[in-house]
Amino acid sequence: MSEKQLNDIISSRYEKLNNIVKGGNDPYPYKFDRTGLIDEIISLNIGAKVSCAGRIMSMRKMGKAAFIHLQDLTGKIQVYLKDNLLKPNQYDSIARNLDLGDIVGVNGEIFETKTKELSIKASSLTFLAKNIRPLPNSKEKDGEKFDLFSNKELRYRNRHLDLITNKESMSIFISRSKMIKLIRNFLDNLNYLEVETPILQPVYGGALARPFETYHNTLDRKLYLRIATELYLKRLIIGGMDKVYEIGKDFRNEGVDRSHNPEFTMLEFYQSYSDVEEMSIITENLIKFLVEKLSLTKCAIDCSKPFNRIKYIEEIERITRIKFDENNHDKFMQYSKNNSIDVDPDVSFFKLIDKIFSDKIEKNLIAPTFVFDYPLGISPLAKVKKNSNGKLVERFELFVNGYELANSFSELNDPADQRERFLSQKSLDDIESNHLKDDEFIKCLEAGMPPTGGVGIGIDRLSMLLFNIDSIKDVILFPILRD
RNA sequence: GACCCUGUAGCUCAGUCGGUAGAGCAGCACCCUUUUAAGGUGAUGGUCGCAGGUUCGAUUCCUGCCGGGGUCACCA
Repeated sequence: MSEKQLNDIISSRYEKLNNIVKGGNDPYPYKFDRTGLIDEIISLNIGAKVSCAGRIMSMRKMGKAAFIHLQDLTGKIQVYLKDNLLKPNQYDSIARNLDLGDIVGVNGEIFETKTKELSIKASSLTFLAKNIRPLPNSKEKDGEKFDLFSNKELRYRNRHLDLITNKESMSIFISRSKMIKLIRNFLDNLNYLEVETPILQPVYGGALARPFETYHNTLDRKLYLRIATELYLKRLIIGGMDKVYEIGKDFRNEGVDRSHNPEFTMLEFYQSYSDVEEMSIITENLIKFLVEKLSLTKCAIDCSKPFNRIKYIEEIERITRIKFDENNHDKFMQYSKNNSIDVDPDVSFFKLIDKIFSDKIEKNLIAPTFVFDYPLGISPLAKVKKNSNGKLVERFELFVNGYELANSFSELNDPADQRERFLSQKSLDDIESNHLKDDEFIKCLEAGMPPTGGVGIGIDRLSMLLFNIDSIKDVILFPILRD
């Protein structure tokens, strides 16, 4: 295999490392003082004394001189290494033994080359770390890239290499980090308290999904990885925390595709004495705040107008021209057939409606749109809407580009009602339902929960929309892959 | 879970209508004190994802498996 050749490269690089040591240099020094990051250094005037460090991304050796480009998080800068300008022996012992991918520090002075490229004329070169295993090629000229490291599998499996070579990839994750900071800013300014609730849970709940199971040896007990933070956050509302949020991982033991990773990041926030209407305003403000502050180039969320607001049942009736009534199950079935919507023949009424909704309506919600007033049957944690004969709940989902981005309720706080909903939900469908008998949560509700509005936003989906990325794997640093 | 596409050098790719493979870059040796996809000279580098089958002969055709991408299903 190629291993032989790769091994040749590796051993040759160990040899160079050895040469560097023989020249009296520490192969892995402990510290290097920089005067700034590269973008700061580039903004300085010619003649300024600087020191900077980074990874060697290109190198042109010419006997007793060499040009290299150093890269750090903020950019690239060219460095001119010349034998008689460096400290004695640095050129022969270090520069001659450098490879692409090595990490070095330089001290020197800002100058301009013949071709007017701002560069550092190095007066000292410090070796900092060896690239033993070669990096993918990355050459560019005038912004055009050659030999891109573009193999998705290799990029996901070697994210460090992806980040080094693909600037776009790095910038997505920088933006994601900024986005999460901004979310915290936004909620903190509204006096929200950030909290952490258990990931290992004896009973899972707050969503309908298959969980991951695990086991605690000492407690001799089965535990589940949470599928949502919802129920614990509500306990904190009951406890008087007033406004709480959590940003953290949820885990769902389901399929993997372009928009699903088994572990994903959720934001949930809950506000006492509030309801779904107010939460929709906060949500809209949050999204607009993020879009404004992130100065995005490719954002897929159109924030130029107020978000649309429509009603679930009205849309279903408008599209199908069938009255929303369980007695019309057959008519809706017929509608599905006529519109080649693929459903199980013995599907439940609510699943059928939801399928129609998702196929005929959701997919066309491109501009940000709040959908309000969901049927009770698919919303076991939401409060019943007044004057709806107990058929609707106070809930919205926010759709953008056909994606569900947020989900929100006026939280059900009547423990007796909640108990009944859990029980009827259980019989509604075949899903393993042991998680639904969350008696502890009911007991908590019995302590009294104020009226409360809650919202959940998938952080990965939000990233995809904000940065206009079409695969969840490109917004998660280490997405799940097979062995 | 189903279907479609895909897997050739470290990276990006070509190619063989079945006769064990090529390029650029990277790497190696030498030359080169302002280069920038640096340049020059020379020598390298591959069990063509894995396992079977058909065949005189397979990287190429067939089957299965594994990895990746995509469509769908699943997913409140």
